[in-house]
Amino acid sequence: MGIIRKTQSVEFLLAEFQSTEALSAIELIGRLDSKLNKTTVYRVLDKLEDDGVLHSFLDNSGIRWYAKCKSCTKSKHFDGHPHFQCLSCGKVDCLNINVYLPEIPNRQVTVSQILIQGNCEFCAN
Amino acid sequence: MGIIRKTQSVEFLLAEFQSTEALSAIELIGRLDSKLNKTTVYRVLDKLEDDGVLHSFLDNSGIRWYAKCKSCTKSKHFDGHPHFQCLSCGKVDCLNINVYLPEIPNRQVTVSQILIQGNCEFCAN
DNA sequence: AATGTTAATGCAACTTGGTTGCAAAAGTAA
DNA sequence: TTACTTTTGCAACCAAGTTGCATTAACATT
Repeated sequence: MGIIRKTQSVEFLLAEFQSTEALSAIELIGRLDSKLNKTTVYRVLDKLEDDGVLHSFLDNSGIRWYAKCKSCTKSKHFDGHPHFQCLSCGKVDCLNINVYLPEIPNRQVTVSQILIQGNCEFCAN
Repeated sequence: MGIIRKTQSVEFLLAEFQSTEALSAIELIGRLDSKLNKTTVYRVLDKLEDDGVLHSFLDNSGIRWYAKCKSCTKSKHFDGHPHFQCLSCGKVDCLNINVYLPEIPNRQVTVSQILIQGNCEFCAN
């Protein structure tokens, strides 16, 4: 069950996703503190994900990140791309590359989550 | 700072990792409920990870899993292999395969976490 | 524009996985 | 056996996320 009404909350949230950078639920709750309740933030993020507008994933410390989907629809979520997290500045974004997963004997693969961590271009050393 | 004393807690915990199956912290706390306090479980798991005896990773719902390391040492954690979670029965284990990650422009890669989800051999349909 | 319906929201209270501080217990070296 | 230090259990805490419910706001219909 996705979005069915164009509410202010939806607009406030979508406005935060102008760039391709991923944002954590926590970050969004902080940014929108004066405008939206945290429950609403979680609920709207959920619905936007159902609708294929955003996709979400976890980083290595267990917090959830959201990013704009490029080619997802309600029925088919295409979020097989890897995500990159800079261990220095903390920023997370989507990588526009394909990772080839080998066949795995005896198992049917449905989804894969790939999180790559390291230093981003601004934090190289 | 890893294990420096061979305590009962360490032995109880290691006894659970006979197979290569991964176990969640939650599962272990449940299994060892009569023997160990949950704080102790978390602390010993932590230390065993520091020592390169276990490695840990998160599944897609944010809970942490632990599995025995094959070739890790205190100094170098080799846990670059992918993990497989059966979406039907919930079991998680380590995959003994290599995933080739392409070069990513402008970024230094340190670690990668790959979680593959689908159906295991017993839950194929 | 006013109205009725139902989805969306805010709030407070709760759940869950995990952490912390501290006194008591258990390992270990001598 | 003693002395020292790590490890443990307990209770209290923390943070991310969820739930129930009364109120508010979209929006289709009139």
